Amino acid sequence: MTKYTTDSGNIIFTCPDFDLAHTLDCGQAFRWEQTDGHTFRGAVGRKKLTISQDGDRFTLYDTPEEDFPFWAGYFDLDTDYGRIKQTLSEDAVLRRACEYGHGIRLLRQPPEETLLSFIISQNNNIPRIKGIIERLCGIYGGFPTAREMEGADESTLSPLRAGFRTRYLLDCVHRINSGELDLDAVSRADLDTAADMLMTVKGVGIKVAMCTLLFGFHRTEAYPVDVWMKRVNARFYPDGLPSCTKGIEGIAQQYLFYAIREGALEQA
DNA sequence: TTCCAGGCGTATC
DNA sequence: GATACGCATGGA
Repeated sequence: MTKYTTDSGNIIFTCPDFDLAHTLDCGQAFRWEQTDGHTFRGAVGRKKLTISQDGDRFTLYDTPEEDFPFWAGYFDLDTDYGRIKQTLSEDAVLRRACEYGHGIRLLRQPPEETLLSFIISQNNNIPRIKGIIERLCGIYGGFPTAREMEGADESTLSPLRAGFRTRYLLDCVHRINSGELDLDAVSRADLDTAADMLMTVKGVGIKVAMCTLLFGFHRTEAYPVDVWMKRVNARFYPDGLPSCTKGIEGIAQQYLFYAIREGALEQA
């Protein structure tokens, strides 16, 4: 477990291969905002956090010590991303992506929050996804569990302005609460079975399922393909991913996704 | 005005 | 099983 010190209510730790801006702004989480050059404010579930970075040194502001394991898990502090990047860098395109997106970590997000968030993400753009999620959290005082959303209907959620996605959210909540979708069973199932379970929800297809498995269940072999990753695959990997991605296709995807969106693979 | 956004459901073949 | 199209909303 990563060591830390405390200083007047703040928690301080060091971590290599961790860049807040890259990690929190690469499309895996939608509840963080940069408040200055090195500080982010955000939330997970009902927990709020302000975190700043100075090189490899990080400060969690006004954070109870007993919450540190939660945040250490969320930011995946005990995984060696230096080694992961070394493995992926056997491939030339991935090496460039890893260099450009250095410090990206795969967040360990809560399954329900991830599933609902990526239902909202479909055929949508990131600023608007963030807005819809912010309004949802505004209604419930934090990101709600399916149980807390029990009884919600179209009118409850109309302030979200989520469009056609509203009925998908309601179907998801209903299936979780009724037990038709068992997220514990999803976490135990093999990848394809887990995806099939998630896809029983209206509005959850293969892309949302894979994002949920990657970001919400830390299934690093899940490989979501959206419009951006279609371009990456067509241009660089028409015959499939290189073997160095075996088992960590999703992490490779995250570096590639960030790099292609930022235009960093143009001359690759 | 038209197109697009971390897609998916449905109809049609 | 493959492909075409509609879908709510809002920014470019």
